Amino acid sequence: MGKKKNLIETAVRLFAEQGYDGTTTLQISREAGVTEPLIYYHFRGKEELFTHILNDAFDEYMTRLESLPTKTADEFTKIENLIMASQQAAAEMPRRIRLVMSSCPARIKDADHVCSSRMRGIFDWYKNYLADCLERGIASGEFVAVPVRETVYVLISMINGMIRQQSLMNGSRYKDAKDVAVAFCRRSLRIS
Amino acid sequence: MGKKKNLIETAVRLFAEQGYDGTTTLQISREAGVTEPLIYYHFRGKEELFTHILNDAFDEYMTRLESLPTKTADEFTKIENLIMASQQAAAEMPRRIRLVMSSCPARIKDADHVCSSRMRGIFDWYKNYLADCLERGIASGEFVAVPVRETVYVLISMINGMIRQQSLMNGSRYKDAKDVAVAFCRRSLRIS
Amino acid sequence: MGKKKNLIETAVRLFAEQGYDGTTTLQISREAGVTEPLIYYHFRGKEELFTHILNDAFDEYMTRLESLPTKTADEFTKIENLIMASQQAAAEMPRRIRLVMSSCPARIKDADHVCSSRMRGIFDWYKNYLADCLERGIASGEFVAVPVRETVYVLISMINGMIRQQSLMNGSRYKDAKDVAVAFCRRSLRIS
Amino acid sequence: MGKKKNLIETAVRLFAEQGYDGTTTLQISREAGVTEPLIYYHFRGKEELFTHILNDAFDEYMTRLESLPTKTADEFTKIENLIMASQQAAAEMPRRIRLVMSSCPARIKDADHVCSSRMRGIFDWYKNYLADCLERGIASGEFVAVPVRETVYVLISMINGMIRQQSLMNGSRYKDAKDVAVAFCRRSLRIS
DNA sequence: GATGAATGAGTGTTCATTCAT
DNA sequence: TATGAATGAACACTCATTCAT
Repeated sequence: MGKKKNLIETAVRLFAEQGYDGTTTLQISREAGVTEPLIYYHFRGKEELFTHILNDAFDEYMTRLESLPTKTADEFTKIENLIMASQQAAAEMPRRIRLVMSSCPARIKDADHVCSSRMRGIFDWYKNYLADCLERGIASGEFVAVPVRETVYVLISMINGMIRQQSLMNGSRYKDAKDVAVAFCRRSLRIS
Repeated sequence: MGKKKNLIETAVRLFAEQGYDGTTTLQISREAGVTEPLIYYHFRGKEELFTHILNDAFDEYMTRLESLPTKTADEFTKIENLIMASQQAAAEMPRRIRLVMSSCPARIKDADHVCSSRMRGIFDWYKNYLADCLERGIASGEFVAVPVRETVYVLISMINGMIRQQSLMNGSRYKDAKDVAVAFCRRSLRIS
Repeated sequence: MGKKKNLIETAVRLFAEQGYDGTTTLQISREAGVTEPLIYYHFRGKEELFTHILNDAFDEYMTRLESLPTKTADEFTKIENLIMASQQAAAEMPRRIRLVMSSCPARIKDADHVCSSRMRGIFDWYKNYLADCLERGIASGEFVAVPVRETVYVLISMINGMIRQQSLMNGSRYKDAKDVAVAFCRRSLRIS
Repeated sequence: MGKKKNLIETAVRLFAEQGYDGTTTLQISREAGVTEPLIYYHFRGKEELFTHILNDAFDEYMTRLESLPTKTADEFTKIENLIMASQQAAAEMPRRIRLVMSSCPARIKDADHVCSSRMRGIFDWYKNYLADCLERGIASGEFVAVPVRETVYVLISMINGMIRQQSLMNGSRYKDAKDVAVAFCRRSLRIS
């Protein structure tokens, strides 16, 4: 019957709509058409169900990042790819991204929480990826000589800010935003 | 004795550190050195105490935005001012900004909540301010001809993303980030 | 300004409408246009305010009973007078009677409460009054030979039941009820 | 183990002894030997537990009324049956009757409450039953020509008043009262 | 796998009452 | 007389979790 799957999907929906604290185990079980104790048969408790979902979302997002091509015509294409990929993720897995965006901010004070550790993982990946791009691009004369560390920070803020905007505010109205963002960055970074 | 003030300041701290649901009225009152019912003497309940604090934070942020100069040497200076002001706010009222950044995402599904209405107010202000800058700058030949609506969206995402980064991740390590962000935008927007 | 009187009158109204437990001291004070502590200046507390009102109501009712004529043409007239007087009281002091009728039942388990003691007082008066009537009436041949104790009990139940009906259900629609009740008793008690 | 039954019986006893507001959910659960949340597992809350009990009591009382014989030797027998049945109910289900008698008066201002609607149901039944008796009895020459509507009102007041007297005051001392009441009515209504 | 019944540990809230002025 | 501020003592209710079956 796939009751476990049902349980998870219902939980994703409710957590995304109402937040962790705003969702009760009773509500999840009822809307999933099962009884409460079943949650405790499949998971250690509410929190584990939650982190299971989060890990799933982080896994998929990370997979998307890691499948970005490492060989490209030039360095800016990599940055363009990253912007496009992140926006595409926000469009294709909206509930899970929304869940992360609305639930994690309140949890990052706890450095051991899934939200913190996985977020850090993504940010570190971002940093390496972008720092590498910028350094190579500057060295090759493709980019202007920007301070790498801070520019990486600004780019991450922008990418993250756009995901946030799209998943929390209904940013889907701005369909061309990602192309405009790419062009915005290109003008700023590329020489000539 | 200022017990009310004490109550509010304690609540700001605890809500910012632990979130709304993670903070109990008992804890607030104890740490403020008063009894629980005093909360209910001054406010209608926990939620009203919370929204009082949020309104306060939004008021101060809005005041900062509205005190930005309307007459400047050129249009880009306005954009620069906005970036600097938002980063300065995040640095000068860190707990209140952190509170908004971590508590509001879970509440914007409720269109009538303080988080939603005040956030909308700020975004509208941003939009008008930035659209005006860009239109004038493009008209005067100061800026390249970017699509206004989308570029505004990208700029807001960036500004918001940076505030978020600074208040939730400890972005304070990147002291020069705001100057780098300004330079990033200037290169992208200004002609020659 | 008569704030005390105001307080009492407001309390009568609210207690009658909402019951003792359903009425808060805050509500009484607000609707009376004063502040809560004033209640404690004039009365020892909420309960004393309540018993003050009850005592007042019992006093007035008792006064009405005691002013019934002791010399009448015959014994039945006394019974008639009692029925008429009780119904008239229910009509003329409706809120206070209603208050007693709705608040006292829950309190008679406490034998020391005003409700119990004053009620007992009234019942004893009823018993003496009616037993006297019946004994004399039977002795003189005016009444049939009914068992006095039980008939007194039945008469009290009827009188009380009619007051209750009138003050709780809207028995005021039955304007002729008291005359019918009198006739009902007359046919039952009087000879020929 | 019948914990639910235990809960209900304990609640009946406590509500009858102390009233609704004077009884706490904690007290009910403790005296029933269960924990407080069990109340909320079986009922939506304290009020629903209360109305459940009231409905039960009204159901049983109504059942007793409806099982009265419709065919009798004469019309007065029906009246006699009603008086006897009501007094018997008060004797056989004393706690539930007492609960209704002491709790409902404070609730009839709320026309939608169980107390109001069920009380109305019983009164309507009384009215039909008694009006029918009287009309037939008058038509057949069994009864004197009394005004039906008002006499019904008087009879209901008497029956109700006697139940009240018996359940709130300790009217059980007057064992022959019901026979005396029947005789009282017979003398008043029957011809010759 | 799955559930009906039950619970321990809080949670926000209320309210009569008091105190300093 | 009168009040603004404050509190002690509860109270109904919730929720994640467990246990027997």
